[in-house]
Amino acid sequence: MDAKQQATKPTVAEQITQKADTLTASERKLAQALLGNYPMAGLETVATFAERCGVSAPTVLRFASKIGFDSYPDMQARLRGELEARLQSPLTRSSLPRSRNHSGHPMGELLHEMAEATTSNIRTSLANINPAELQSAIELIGDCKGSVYILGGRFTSALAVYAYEHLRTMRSHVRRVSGQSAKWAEDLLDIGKRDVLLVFDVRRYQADVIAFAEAASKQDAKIILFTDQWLSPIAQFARHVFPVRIETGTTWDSSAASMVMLETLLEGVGQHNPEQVRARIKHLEILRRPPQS
Amino acid sequence: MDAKQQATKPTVAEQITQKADTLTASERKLAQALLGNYPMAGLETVATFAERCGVSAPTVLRFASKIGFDSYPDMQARLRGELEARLQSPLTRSSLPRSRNHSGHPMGELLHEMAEATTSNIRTSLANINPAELQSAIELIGDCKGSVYILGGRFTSALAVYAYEHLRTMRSHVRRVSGQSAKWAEDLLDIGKRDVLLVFDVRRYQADVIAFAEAASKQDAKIILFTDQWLSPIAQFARHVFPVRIETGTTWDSSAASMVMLETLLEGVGQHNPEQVRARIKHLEILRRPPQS
DNA sequence: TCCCTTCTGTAACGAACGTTACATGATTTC
DNA sequence: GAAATCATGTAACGTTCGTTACAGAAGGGA
Repeated sequence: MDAKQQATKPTVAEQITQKADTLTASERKLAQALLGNYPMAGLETVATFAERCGVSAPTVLRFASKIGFDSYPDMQARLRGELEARLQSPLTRSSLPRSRNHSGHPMGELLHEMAEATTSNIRTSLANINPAELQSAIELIGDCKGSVYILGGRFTSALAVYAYEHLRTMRSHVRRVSGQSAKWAEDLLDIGKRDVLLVFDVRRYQADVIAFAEAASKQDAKIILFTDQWLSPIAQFARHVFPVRIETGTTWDSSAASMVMLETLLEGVGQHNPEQVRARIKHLEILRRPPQS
Repeated sequence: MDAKQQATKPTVAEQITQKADTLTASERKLAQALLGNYPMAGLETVATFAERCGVSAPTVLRFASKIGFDSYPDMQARLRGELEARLQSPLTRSSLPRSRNHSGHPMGELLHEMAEATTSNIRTSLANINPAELQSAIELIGDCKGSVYILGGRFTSALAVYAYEHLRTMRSHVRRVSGQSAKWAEDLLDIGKRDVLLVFDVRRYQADVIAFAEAASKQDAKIILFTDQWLSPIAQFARHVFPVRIETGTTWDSSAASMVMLETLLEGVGQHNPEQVRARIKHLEILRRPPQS
């Protein structure tokens, strides 16, 4: 899996194995307990872990230190990271009858894996969204008397574009914050407490996007955030947060689940003011009709 | 309501779902974050969890209390227990705290319908893609010595943006045909037989997009088309066609399946020239690093 | 607009934590 | 068998944690 990360950061288990020879009797007890109930045992407190193994707290600390950690919480952080990674991987395990024409061909494998990974992401993500939360966000956008600003990062700008094109058909005063981030300040000028900021930010969270959201928040704009499960820092300022799964086990993250979540929100906004939306679309089609042809 | 003790303890996720209606805005943020990154988010300290969600520590405690725990460590203990149980029996994945009770709430229905409709679209679409066709398209993009032009319609321009941002990290000479369609002619000038046009066009097929594709075809550009199951007219000129399902039974069509198909293609291109892509990304990161920091 | 209710953050408290210095006990070595 | 070395536990320290009381802010209804 993450071969490159393992090269730089060995797992805690590997570090234990590596230093196994230098461990004392008590420390070996700790090592065995941790490896036997890996990694949960290491996530307990020092006192609990010590008592469970029948040693004293300092022995636990010396153990953590000996296998290469600056502190016990340091080791716990690493264990948590490994655990998190491990919890997300099993999505490749789900098995469904494979399409006949896929078997054998390497691209068939890829197609199948992508289909499984993304559908799993979508199911999991949407199942964990609180309907009431969605409802509130829909009302926020649907009833907002001010403007709706839309902003995305490097890869999520596609979602911003998508949201913009759809929302524009449903209501007026929809603006997309685009172009170079240096010019975003101009958009910030007009943002106030009657406005809504719909922002997309997934991992490798972009500093300029975060800064914009923070500034908008300080100007009392209501923020709706689409992010990944690890939450962009924007979550701190956001009124509504929609975390979705983005991992597929491939080189790049997937925006598919985010897009479905977005489409769900958009559909909800449409249903919230059906007659207004219908009238607006009708009007738009008249305008779009060429004057003469 | 909790008069009697249940035989099996409900999971924390279930307890949250149960009390979802009574949660305040801030508490819902916490609930979203916890369910989105379950259960790791709840194993952090109160302060960390609070900060990540942009609320105060007492709010976290009130949340834990409201969903039925005596204390925050009490909730953590339960989360740890669930996690441990899940880790010990990786085969029985039934213990996943998913399957939230969306029924009853109208937005829950919507979430469920969207998840089902889109996942069905994705499965069906990708299962019907010919692996050999995908392989050819990957090689066409990966080995193309000329330029790759990317074009989308009104709603599919988001996919074009997405494809552009990704392809740009993988190879040089990637261009997006954007802006007003009247100005597209300038791009057409340069298109030749060594070039590839990646075009997105779904129903309500756009006349200007079709015209561009046809012109490019006449200039011997190779065309890769992403369209819906009813096929855009561009299919006539296209060398490779990837039809995907877009219907969800709602007001608007979905681009989710198209996006997954696109991501699959992109992943394939990346795997086709792994070392070149890796070198390019590395170079890009060096360039992106600020000159002084 | 005002009032009332509800929600939320600030500040302070005690408890538990990780950590350290030091003493005790065990083991080895001459 | 005594001394030296190593391993381990005890006790105390400062820090951080979870928790609580209270005051201010936000929101809703008349």
